[in-house]
Amino acid sequence: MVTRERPTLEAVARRAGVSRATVSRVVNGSTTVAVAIRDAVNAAVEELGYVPNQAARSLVTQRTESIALILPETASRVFSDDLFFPAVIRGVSLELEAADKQLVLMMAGSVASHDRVERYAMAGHVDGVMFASMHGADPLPGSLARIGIPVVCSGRPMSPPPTPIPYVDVDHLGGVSRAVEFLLAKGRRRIATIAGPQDMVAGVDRLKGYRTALRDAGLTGHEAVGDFTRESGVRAMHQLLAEDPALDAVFVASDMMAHGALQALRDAGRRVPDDVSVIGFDDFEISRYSDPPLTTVRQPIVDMGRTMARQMLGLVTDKLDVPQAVVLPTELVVRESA
Amino acid sequence: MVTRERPTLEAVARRAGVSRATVSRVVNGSTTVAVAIRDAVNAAVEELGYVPNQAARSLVTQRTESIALILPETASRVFSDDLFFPAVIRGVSLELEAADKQLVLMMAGSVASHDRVERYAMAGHVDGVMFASMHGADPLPGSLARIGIPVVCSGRPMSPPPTPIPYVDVDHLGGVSRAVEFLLAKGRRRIATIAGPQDMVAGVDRLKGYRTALRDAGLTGHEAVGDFTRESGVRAMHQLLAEDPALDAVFVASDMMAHGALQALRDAGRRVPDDVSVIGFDDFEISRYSDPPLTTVRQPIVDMGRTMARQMLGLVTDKLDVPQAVVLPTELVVRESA
DNA sequence: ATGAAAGCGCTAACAG
DNA sequence: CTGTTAGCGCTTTCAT
Repeated sequence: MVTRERPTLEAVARRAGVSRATVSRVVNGSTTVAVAIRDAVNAAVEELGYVPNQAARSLVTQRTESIALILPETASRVFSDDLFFPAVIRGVSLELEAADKQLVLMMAGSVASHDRVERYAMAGHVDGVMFASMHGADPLPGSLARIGIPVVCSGRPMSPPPTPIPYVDVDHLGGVSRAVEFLLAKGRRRIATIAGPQDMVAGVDRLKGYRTALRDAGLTGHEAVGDFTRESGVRAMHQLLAEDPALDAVFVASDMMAHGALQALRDAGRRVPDDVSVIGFDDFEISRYSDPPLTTVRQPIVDMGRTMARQMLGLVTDKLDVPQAVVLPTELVVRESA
Repeated sequence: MVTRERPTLEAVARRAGVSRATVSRVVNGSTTVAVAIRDAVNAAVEELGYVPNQAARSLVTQRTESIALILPETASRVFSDDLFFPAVIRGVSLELEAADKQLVLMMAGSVASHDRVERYAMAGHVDGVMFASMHGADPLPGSLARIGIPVVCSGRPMSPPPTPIPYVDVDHLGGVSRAVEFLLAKGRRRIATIAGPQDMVAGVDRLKGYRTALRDAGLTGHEAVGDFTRESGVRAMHQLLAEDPALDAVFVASDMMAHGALQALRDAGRRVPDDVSVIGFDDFEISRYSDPPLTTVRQPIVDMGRTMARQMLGLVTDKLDVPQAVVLPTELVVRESA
């Protein structure tokens, strides 16, 4: 590795015949520098190909201009065919890009990587940390917040940490109840559900919404639990069909699981929506192309990412008006599957 | 932002009643420290919750323990329904995780972000830089390599930079020729192609392979160019149908475009594969579930990521046996669409 | 085996 | 408006 000597501030200063401080001012865009000197410095910077050393700068400014997004999932999961993560990342990315902050994406699906990520954040590698797809009562957001690192979450934390953390979430309950009501209006009465993982707020809330809606209608239904993946949707659907072969509708807590359910129903010889109505939750692009196209509850995932990033930018710039909780609306999108 | 005082090496040293140097040795796992002292230091570290300041450490070691993956694409593109990027990232991630290096993912789809990424790398924020999905003759890999930053590319650089850069690629030509030969063996004679973007090696090589295979068979065919997206596949297929309504096969340079082509053929009332055979390139998971399931050339994208990461790890650890060029095999996967 | 001391490259008072 | 001067927190010779 031939790490050629990179020019320092000192070198530029000598070349331009000024002090280091002056070069620093020019490089950082101070306006209180004489034009002639500024031009001379810029020329020297150009000639030497000078780029400030970030470590040295961070050491004194205590800032890195970069922000981490931590996903407590394996890379295989984050970068699978599940379109939830890409959407969050896209939203975050859009805002951070606009603010000229560097996004540092970190997967923390294993205990080892979880630790590594913790050390990374604690070491001051980033100015703030955003979390998405949190499981259970992860102590990390709380501990980072406690030691003074700005933290924001996408998805309401399951157990509110002692240090309150700003978050953004969507209206799970409203979306689910609209979905179930739609099924009821269609005359469906044997409505089952495939719930999401019960260590995640999105899984818990959507199941709660389903139960409430059914109870309000004086009905009960069968429940199966998945983990938001397509495969778990297949399994859960088979289970539900075994428990109640006469079911006529199923509310599925994610589009990926719903696609699995469609496949399982097809395998079982059921027609959708003639025999069984299916409603998902997400509204991914591909849900328009499934067979049949999926009726689903749309949640604004990209907006969640954007909102979370905006909250973070507010925190790191000491804005005082950072909303502690933002809840975005959901909406039923009707297609052929229900 | 309540940045609570983080303990420094100094604080730990005082607490343990030793010098900073000794604490540094313990923290960095030096073996030449008396057991009693080591335990005392570790206790102090624990009590104070000490975590080394990365900026200070990097300033002296000149290393950051993190590696960048630069994708010269917009975040919207990287995190869309295209499964190429996730697969590369997954591969890279697996290797870096094992080596306990931090992955820094950077999108550089705009001129502004391209500049930002360049400054970021030059500022010594990372120990090395990996590129994937390169367009045209991007000067960035070359300039980074020239100033001594380890660089590796996924996909052979279009114009070999003066500083040779290790890369990994797949056998585009072999894959394409097998695809075309398969179509010929099926009796297809009016074989068109939807090529990839001609500013990318993957686009150019696959088109070249198609032309060669057709010429060898004494045939000619219609060509349309897309940009690897589904939408461009739809458009290109419509164009090809207009140019040659009697075409009986189409080799498509990516699975996403092939899915678009399937859709366009369906819209045009053509049956696949009865009227028109379709072959894609990638072999994404979803291609097994398309209608009909897609015959395609499988390329080992995850392996490309892994290989590239291994090359990088070799470079940053000064291994001398880093292969300059690795070419991975491709394979025809036959399903119902051809 | 441990400590003292010298920076790594930069920014930010503070003078002038 | 510009230069001088102190460090930021850490690693690493060099002595001891």
